[in-house]
Amino acid sequence: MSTEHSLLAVLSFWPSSGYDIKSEFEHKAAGLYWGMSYGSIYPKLKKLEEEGYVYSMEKEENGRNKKLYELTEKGWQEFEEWLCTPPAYPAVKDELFMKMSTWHKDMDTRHLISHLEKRKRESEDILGFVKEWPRNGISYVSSIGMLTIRYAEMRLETELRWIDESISILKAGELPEGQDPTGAEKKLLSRRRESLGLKSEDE
Amino acid sequence: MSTEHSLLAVLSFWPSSGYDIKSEFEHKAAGLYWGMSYGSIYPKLKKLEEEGYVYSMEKEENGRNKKLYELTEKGWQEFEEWLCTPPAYPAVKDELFMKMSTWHKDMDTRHLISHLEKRKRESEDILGFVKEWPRNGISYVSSIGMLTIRYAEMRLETELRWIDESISILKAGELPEGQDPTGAEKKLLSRRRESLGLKSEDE
DNA sequence: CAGTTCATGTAACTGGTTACATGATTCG
DNA sequence: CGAATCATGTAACCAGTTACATGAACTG
Repeated sequence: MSTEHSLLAVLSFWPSSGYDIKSEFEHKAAGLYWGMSYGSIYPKLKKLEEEGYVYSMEKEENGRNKKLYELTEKGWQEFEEWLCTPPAYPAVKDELFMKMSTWHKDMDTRHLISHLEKRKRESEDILGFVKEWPRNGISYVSSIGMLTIRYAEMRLETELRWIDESISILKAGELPEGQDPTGAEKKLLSRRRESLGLKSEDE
Repeated sequence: MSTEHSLLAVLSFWPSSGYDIKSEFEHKAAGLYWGMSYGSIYPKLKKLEEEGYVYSMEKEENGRNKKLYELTEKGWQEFEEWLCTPPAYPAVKDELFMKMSTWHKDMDTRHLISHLEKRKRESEDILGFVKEWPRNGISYVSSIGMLTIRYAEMRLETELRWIDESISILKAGELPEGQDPTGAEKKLLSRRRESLGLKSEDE
């Protein structure tokens, strides 16, 4: 359900076309916490119109014909009701952390380090954008919107600090001590070695 | 594809049943960055077995019959190749931020504040678990796994700091200035008022 | 005038969840 | 002895993406 709602949310700023909405999600604020493809957007807009949450109008905008969607009264009401319902806790799916937390002791950490370096570059990019964007003199950002941008900044800065920390720990080989009350690690490593036909320590 | 891989990842620690894996994702480390339901787990395990990445064995464990899955050589190889491929940047979908960034100026912020308070409680819970878990004397956490836990800690602490900050800003009504070069906000607010049939400022 | 961007859409596919079915065992 | 938990599985459903189809306008 909340995909439809996030469409209403985008439309609450100003009437937009499907194409506009996609680009909104691509390089704007909304994109930081949500995303959607054309294959979702157009059918959903159609559905929302049939159900009376939005209406559409053809409009010429700099020589191009666009189909703009605008909220109806019902649409505004639905949108604001949605705003007032408690949001679900986000389900995080991050392959980097999934991989990192299963990186076993005698695996080569060079690849892991390069994953971290890649993430660092990507997050720096986004951070750059996030810092500049509310001051670019073009985009509309509400006062409350500024708070969410502030969060994105803090989150990314924290992540980057952690990445740097982790890279240097990995490079120096000064890993913290884990927890292994049952001696699981020894078994794990030998299961791996046996399966892969390795002798002693891995290269 | 990477759902299958995260199954291999879980199995890399020790042979497990479908049920074990589910609970692993529910209250353990893996659950912080990934999740999966029975309806995925069992069919995938079956498929992975057919393709030769894992094999299964019936085993009695404290009076209960379990079907444990274990990695084959092919399974280990596939798992470690996957570990070495660069992870995709995570797509964040967080309803709280989606809602917050579309919260318009003349909407009542009481609900928003209660959303933030709810998120605070939830994140505090998780933080408590994250802090205690690598010292609970039960679970296995590798040295590198400790780093990812450290990240979860830092992220949650940052989030909580931001939440407190934001709640007090909202309560005091001392919102930062936004950016509105084209006067979009005035139009937005009047579009809303007209649609909803409101007169002047909202209650 | 060829290639890119703007613009709208659909159909096939994928990847997952929800709900259901089933049964053994343990706990209060 | 009834409820909860352990344990495995399937079928129906749903929500999304990818790839495709199409065409106008603008750009070099």
